[in-house]
Amino acid sequence: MKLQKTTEYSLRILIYMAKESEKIHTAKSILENLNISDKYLRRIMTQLTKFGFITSVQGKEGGYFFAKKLEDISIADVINAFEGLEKYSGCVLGFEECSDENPCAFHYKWKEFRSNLIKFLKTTNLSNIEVEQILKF
Amino acid sequence: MKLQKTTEYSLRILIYMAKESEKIHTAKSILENLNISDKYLRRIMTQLTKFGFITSVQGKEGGYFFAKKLEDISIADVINAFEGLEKYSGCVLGFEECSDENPCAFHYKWKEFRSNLIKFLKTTNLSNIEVEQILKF
DNA sequence: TCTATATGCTACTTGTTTGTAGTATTTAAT
DNA sequence: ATTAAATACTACAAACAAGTAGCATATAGA
Repeated sequence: MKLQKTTEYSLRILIYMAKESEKIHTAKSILENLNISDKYLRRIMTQLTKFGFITSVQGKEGGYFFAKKLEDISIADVINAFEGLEKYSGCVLGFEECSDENPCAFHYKWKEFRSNLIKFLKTTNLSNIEVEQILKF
Repeated sequence: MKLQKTTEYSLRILIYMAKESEKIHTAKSILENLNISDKYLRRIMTQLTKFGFITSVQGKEGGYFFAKKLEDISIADVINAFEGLEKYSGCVLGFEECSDENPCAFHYKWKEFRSNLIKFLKTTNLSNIEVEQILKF
């Protein structure tokens, strides 16, 4: 499992926001806590808005707040929006077409493991993280 | 799980060679079966040689043959040589330091899952693939 | 209406991975 | 020795991800 930096940052941002999920968060307050550069963070925020995870409010007193319930934002949802989940659930050897009918050498072993991976990504969401574990950003 | 193309190709090449593991394989014969360009394939072959998976024989009648027993070449070994296994066994959120003492929000959930991932990668090797499953390259 | 404080958009730069091209080296066989 | 058939090396090009810079837009409040 190795996500793109942008996806990693997106998850960190959402987790940070989830700590005070009712509050409106500004880009400024987020980048002071997470170590992400101003412009890079802003681009990610805009993408998170377009993907429907958060809502943005422009102008003074503006910022971002959740557009969905925390339990409706899983790791899989975020990965899927930024990279596409298929990227991680596809064939280990990278074959376009790899199925029971036309398997690669690792297909059957991987298939079994993969269902656990997908389950992990889909069931781990912003609501079932332990608050006391949210220590670092 | 999403490996780099070079790692995917390396695994495909090794699996292809493992079909006739005693034979000496030329780059030419490999690229005729796998869809990899001549120069790219040759670079990968040289790397596989340097990493000690195969031995190269230069000159006429030359080629490549296994330098190790098939059971001693696991997916994890190949990933580790080309990309470093830590890349995939590290923190999901990409934190440098992430441990029981200093966990990220997903640490405990991921930790449990990760041990299965590592086990899968370490136990799946070139000897325990079913020959009849080697259909595609 | 003006200003301060927010987010949004477009273009550029840098770094890494992927893929290509050309040339050099090695060696069995004649 | 020469040739043919193989691998090795170095440099470059293209594609993509990561990161930066500057200007545009929106809006609450004085």
